[in-house]
Amino acid sequence: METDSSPSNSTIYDVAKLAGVSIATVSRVLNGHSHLKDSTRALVLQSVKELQFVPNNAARGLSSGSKRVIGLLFVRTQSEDFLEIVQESLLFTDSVIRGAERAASEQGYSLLLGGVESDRQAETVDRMISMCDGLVLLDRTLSDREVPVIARRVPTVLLAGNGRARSAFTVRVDNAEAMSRIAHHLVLEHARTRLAFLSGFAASPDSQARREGFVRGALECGAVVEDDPLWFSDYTSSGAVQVIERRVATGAPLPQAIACANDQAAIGAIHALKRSGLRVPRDVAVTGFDDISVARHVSPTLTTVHQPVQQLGTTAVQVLLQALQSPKRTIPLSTVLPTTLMLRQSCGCDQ
Amino acid sequence: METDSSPSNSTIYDVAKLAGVSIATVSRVLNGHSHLKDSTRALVLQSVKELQFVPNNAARGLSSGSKRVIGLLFVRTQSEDFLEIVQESLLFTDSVIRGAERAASEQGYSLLLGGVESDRQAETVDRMISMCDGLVLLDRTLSDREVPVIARRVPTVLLAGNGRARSAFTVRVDNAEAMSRIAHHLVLEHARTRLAFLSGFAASPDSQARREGFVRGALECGAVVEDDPLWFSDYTSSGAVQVIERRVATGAPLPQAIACANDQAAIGAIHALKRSGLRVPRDVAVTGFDDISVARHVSPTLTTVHQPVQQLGTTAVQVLLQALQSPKRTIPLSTVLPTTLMLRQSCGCDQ
DNA sequence: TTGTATGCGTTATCAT
DNA sequence: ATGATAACGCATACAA
Repeated sequence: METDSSPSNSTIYDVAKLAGVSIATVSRVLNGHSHLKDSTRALVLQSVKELQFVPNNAARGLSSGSKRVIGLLFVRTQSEDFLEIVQESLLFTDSVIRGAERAASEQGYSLLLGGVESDRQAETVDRMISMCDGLVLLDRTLSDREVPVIARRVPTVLLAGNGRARSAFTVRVDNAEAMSRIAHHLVLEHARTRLAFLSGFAASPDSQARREGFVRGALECGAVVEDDPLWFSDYTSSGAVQVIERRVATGAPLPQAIACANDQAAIGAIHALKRSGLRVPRDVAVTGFDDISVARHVSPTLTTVHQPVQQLGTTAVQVLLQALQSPKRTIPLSTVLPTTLMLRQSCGCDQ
Repeated sequence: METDSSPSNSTIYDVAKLAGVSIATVSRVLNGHSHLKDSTRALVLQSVKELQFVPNNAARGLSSGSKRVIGLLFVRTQSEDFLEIVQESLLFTDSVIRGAERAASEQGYSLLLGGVESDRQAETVDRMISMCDGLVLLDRTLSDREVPVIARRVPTVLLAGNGRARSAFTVRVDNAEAMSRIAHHLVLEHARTRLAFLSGFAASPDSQARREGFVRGALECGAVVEDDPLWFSDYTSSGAVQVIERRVATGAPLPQAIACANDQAAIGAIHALKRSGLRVPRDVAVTGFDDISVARHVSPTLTTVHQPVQQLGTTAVQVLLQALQSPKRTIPLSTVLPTTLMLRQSCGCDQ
């Protein structure tokens, strides 16, 4: 049922006819085969240009088995964030997308986007699988149980996580190590010994690794980290506000420093602390993770961990394409990219 | 049992065999046809689940003519984020991408990304055409001459064009109307009657429309707008600084308000005015356009025009899908989205 | 209600 | 060096 009212493109048959050769020859020219007479090649290319011929990618994929598309699955949030400032900032996912698109394009691949909403997860995942040669999964897109199932069906790279997954390739930064450095800094440079870690989703491998590293670093310096379910949140600014409000309401003295699982949460936390009449960093130091672009514009400027976000996307795609193109070669299961500690005002530095 | 390590997915034939029906029946079940016995439908669905069957989208596209993919073409800058301008243009594009992806997903379509670099433009465009049912072109991705050529080959929506293109659908905001409102505000609320408009590139349709709207709005209120080539600049902060410096050097009394073609220019203008010992907004009010994220962080906070960026992406896709799904129905060639006046300190509000 | 057979536009395997 | 022709996996017109 072709409602083909408008731009019906020409096919390889049209080109062949115009050039007076067979479709096989046209195909060979298009795919850069050798053993072709220069004159016929020129003839074919001339016809291609004349007809504005572009190969039908669906047919190509069907025939060759390679669609030259890689898919990026990310979490699409349903609700808007109440802090416009965060909403408008260049977010993690956006940068990853940019990096991934660039890397894919460099190899002649295209990037297909798949925003996952919880209630239509299966539908989106299936659609992506059917359209892509391989997938990149951002953190929290799929549950730990589902990842192996997907990875068995299509080559998969996990972006983020702790690197322990054995079912798929992983590209990540060393979350734990970075947070350990933050803990050391807060204790040794700013003499904060009563600490807290504001977690992202409890199920997020990134958040888990960050928490684990922070706690370990703190203990190494003889500091303590509050251990209360209250500190588990959801990566959002509003979630962080709630945590702080509830914590303040307990009446107990606040920790001297709060490390947050990401920048959004940190910004929310600072907001809530200020509203409670507390000074940041004087009364409570706050740190983030990601180094989103607004981190240096908020007041106080945010001490955080810079991730090479675009490069995460780029690397994920490169790993995936390697796995796709040379399935036999052994590729490291886990790739770790370096982070940079950005010391700004919110920890007490750079006043 | 046997573990199929290589992701070779099953086909409609496998499902048919397992269910004991023909592939036509399987296809019908998958595509929600009626006139199917409930028992057979159940049988097929059971087999689908058992085999984890996902239809091959390439085959589907080949057969049906619809790939259920729409493409988004945008300018991919070569250099990374060392220029603020680049950074902000990233934000715009990213938000559009988000909006577009959401709208596509809601209709069961996927969004394919195509970052265009000047030196490989044709390659990228051809790839996108071959893979997509329709395209969304961001402003400045392709030259005015090329757009009609593309639009003739595949349904196309122009995002943020000037609205005059007759070759493709256009989705944009009403620049002129927004600037007219700014003029009204400056005159009626802040009693500024001697005004100026700091233009972007003289050739920019956006800038032209904004200037035209501002002048019209001012005249409607009995105010005057300085008419001097001096006020034509280039959208940049440094360009705006130069304009202000030259204007101050003339010795003539400055206008009471300066509306700028975009936020970057406004920020530069404020900077230069302050350096000349003038107070903003007290001596000279300044306004911008775009509402970039730093607009609310500069001092004074910047009065400007907010564009619904995500919605631009959403709407572009919706228009495209309508054109795709009902080619016969007449669809407005141009869709205009509303802007919001963001009244902050630089015009004299919100002190 | 269901099955059979054909076509979609390529690539790739044979031939020649 | 080039030409026939068979897949590729699905949707659908036509039969039954």
